[in-house]
Amino acid sequence: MRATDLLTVGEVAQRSGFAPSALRFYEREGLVSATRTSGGQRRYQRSVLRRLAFIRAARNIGLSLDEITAALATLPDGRTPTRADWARLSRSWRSRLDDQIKALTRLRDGLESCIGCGCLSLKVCAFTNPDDRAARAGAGAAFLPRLLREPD
Amino acid sequence: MRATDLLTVGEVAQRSGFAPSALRFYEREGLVSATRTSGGQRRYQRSVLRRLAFIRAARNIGLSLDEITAALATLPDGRTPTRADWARLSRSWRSRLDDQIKALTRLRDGLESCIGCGCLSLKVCAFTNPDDRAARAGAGAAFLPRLLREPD
DNA sequence: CTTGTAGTTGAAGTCAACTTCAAGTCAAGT
DNA sequence: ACTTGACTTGAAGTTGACTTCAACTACAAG
Repeated sequence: MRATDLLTVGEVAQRSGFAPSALRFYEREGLVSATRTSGGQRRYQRSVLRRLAFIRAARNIGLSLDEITAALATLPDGRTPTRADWARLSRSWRSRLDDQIKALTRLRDGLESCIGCGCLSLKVCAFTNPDDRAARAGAGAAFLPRLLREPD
Repeated sequence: MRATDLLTVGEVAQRSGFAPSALRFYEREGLVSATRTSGGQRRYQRSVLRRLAFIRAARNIGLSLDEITAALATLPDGRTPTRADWARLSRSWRSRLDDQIKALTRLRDGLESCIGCGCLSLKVCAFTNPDDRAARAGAGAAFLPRLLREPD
């Protein structure tokens, strides 16, 4: 029987999709907070779920925990954040995604014109030239596939 | 004065853009090889530059070193790889990039429709729902920005 | 009150892809 | 021959975001 409307770490884990160990980690890092029972166990407010939803979304977009911490710090101090607050925070993600998509598209289109020649030249090929800004932006693709492959 | 047409690790580093430490690491991992002088210093064939160009390009696309190792293993044993060999290896990258672009586009379009409501619901929002395959594919965006930001 | 599930902690481990370090050796120009 | 810069090694460190571990404690149902 639930004492109040507070949630245990297991319940939050279940409902947020984060492992309990991740929740404890986030608490150490200051991303979420919880009260404690007299015995020292964590009890979460329901609002932590939205906060965790924000964290998950931000991670999906590609923000680091540091960036997420910074974003969360701009939330109003006293009151519970409103939808408008969350919307404001996520608005900047669009251009970020646009940039990522552009970088990948550039990379793909460059690849199209490179495949035929099989050159992979260190001097001219956008895929390999280490001084080429575009190629470096393209390097953003690194690590993406690891996660893309995870679903199976 | 160069003894033969072999390259020192410093020269290869300079011309490939990889740090000497990375070249040593790649050698330990079996991605590249080198002969040695009588004194034990590495001497590289010129062809290693193309191999390294391939490695850089593959990293830019997002392949792990394990995958690159596997790809390189399909190169012909005895002879020096031709352009056609390299082109064959890089051909499969296109669909990989297509998938990445699709995943990010899906994420962005989902974001568009989410921003207005500020919901970030754990139940319905594609950005946060941990059981949503699309959201998980979207998780591929993670780490991308870290690299996108590196150019400066 | 007993039992079993769920929770607690700090420290250490994991992963990938390298980099850094310390202590020493080699190669090449003068 | 000497000097100097480039090279050698294995081991350990780095980064981010967690997970795993061992040993122990709390809570709630019956």
